[in-house]
Amino acid sequence: MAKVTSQDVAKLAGVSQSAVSRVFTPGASVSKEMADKVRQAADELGYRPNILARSLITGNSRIIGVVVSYLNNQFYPEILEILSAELRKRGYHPLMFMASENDDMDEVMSEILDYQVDGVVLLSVNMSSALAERCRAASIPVVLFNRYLEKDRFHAVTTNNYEGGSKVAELFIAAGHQRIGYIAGWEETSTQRDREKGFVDTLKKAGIELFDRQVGNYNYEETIQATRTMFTSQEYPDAVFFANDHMAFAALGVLEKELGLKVPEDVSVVGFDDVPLASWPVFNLTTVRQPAKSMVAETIRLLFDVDSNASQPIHIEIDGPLMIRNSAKVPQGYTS
Amino acid sequence: MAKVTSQDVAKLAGVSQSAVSRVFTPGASVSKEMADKVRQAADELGYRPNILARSLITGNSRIIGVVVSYLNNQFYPEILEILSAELRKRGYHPLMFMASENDDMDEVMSEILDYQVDGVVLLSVNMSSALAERCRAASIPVVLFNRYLEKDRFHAVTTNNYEGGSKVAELFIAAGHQRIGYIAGWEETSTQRDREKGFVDTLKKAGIELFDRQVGNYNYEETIQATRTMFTSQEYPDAVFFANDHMAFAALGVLEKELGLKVPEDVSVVGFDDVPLASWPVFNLTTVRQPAKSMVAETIRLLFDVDSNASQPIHIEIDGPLMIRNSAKVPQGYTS
DNA sequence: CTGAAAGCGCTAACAT
DNA sequence: ATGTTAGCGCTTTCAG
Repeated sequence: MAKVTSQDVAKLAGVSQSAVSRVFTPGASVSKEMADKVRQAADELGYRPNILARSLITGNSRIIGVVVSYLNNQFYPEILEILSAELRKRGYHPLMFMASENDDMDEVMSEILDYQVDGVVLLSVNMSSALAERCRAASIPVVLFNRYLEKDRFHAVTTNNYEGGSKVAELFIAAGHQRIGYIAGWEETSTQRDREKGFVDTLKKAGIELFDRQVGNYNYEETIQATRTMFTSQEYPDAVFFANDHMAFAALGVLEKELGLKVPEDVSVVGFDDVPLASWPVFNLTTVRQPAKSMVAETIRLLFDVDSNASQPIHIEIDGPLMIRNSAKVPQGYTS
Repeated sequence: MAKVTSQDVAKLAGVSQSAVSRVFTPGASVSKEMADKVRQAADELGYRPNILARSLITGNSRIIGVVVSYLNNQFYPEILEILSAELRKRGYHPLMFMASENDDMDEVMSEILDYQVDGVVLLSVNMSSALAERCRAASIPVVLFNRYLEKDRFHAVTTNNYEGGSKVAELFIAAGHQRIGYIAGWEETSTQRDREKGFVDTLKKAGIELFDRQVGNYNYEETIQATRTMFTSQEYPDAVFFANDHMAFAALGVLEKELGLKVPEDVSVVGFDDVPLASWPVFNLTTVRQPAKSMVAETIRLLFDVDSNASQPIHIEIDGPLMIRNSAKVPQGYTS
């Protein structure tokens, strides 16, 4: 009834406790007989090694700290789901830390380190350089997911956001849009900055200036406001790029239900992320896809397959295709 | 640079190692001087107790295993968010286990137990009685969230689903609907069964039989099909209750965009959960609210404040109010 | 290949 | 109130 330890198994199998340990340690040298004997005893008692005790010696907790800010934006649950599954395949599991923006990241990081995690993934969370140091000191690999800090020493995985923004601009240009608006995400984030820059740069090359710009802060309520502001003046845009899908969804409600505009006839709407919702018939949102699976795969690689001490921080940028649906006018014969 | 232990702190502070331990153990007897001296040394070195080592002795890992199946349905991320935050307040953190339906729950549970978790929360996941035993043997509290197993020995927290279904029926009846349909969730779940029973029973009392019933299995694609089937015949319902919001959203796309029906003029649609999406203007879904915060609060209570050995399994049922929006006809002067 | 012994970092009696 | 001591359950030398 109480917890069964390797000691118990050893006794039952009539071997030493260290023999039991070896049987459960991949790559230790044990005879087949021994292995069989021990395994049988273990099964009988329902023995499984205590990961926590093991971690004390090996230094591997098989825990990965995952810091998440919001789960409202469907992109994060999606990533969380893939990440968890992928970690599990490798015998690891994510320990979750919800950290809102006003949370002290220093404190959060301390809590994480208390668990002796083998790695940290920051899902759309920013972090200071001071914290970078602490992690490197503990030689714990850290991967920024969907964020990128210029001067800092973290690995990072992002979509090629600049390129993505650029693709949206090209679509608008090809469709002949003239009054082009942009709804910005949270200004502190690299995703926001890169997407906007790619977008605006490409418009400029075609001689087009942004017609209007508002800030939605990646946030539902603020986006509602921003959209109202943008579409409340006499002349409003005929095409708007939203820095993520979440904001585009919010706006779609305002545009169609509140202001009675037709999408894409009156205004083209494009988002970024391609969360599952985007392909739902109600939205059918044209958007730049963030390739979740590849992004997670790269994250895992940075976590496990890169010697953190030796190498420079690596920034992986993955190309995201434009998913053409029907929230934006499609130019004749347009592809990619 | 290496990990700093209580030993290091002891040396620096010129005290015994156990003194350091006491300072970091709430409720141990230490003089103020001692505490100050140790705290200072600890801060200087950046010392924090190793939770895992501590767990070996105390038997508390401060880890709660959380099993999740899908994160598609927005209800789960929402719960996860609240649960994580609430656990964190108490110094606990959720270790995530994604388990799809075809995953072997036995294996998943083993993995969880390997981490010596202090409790388990099953988010909309079913579990066998055999597993119940293993947990009780290890005296680990288990809480089923949004599920309820008749004969089993788990604590459970649910909304009063029967009552919820009943409220929807009352709304439809009061609105004068005659051809009433139901789209069922996954038949193996208590939520599906209870919601349907409450709904159907109440209709019956008013002398109304279900006009049509299809199965959406709580799943987007199947619901699309189920909805098409239901609305493809000559005569179709003028009101449909979907066993959860997720399915209602899927159907809304089919109804409005594909079949050109007007909601609620042609057909009233009601869901269950009241996920954040439900109140978005695009959906504006009338639905039964699952009071996420109270449900989590009760979960926490069952996890920590109930002596698991002593007591019988407790099933907490929380009332969920009907949120009247405009996807369903509202009878004159209707409230609650 | 196997067993004995040491010890990971910590808490909890047990003395003093 | 503090230090000494004995483990928690495990891995890993080290002998043999």
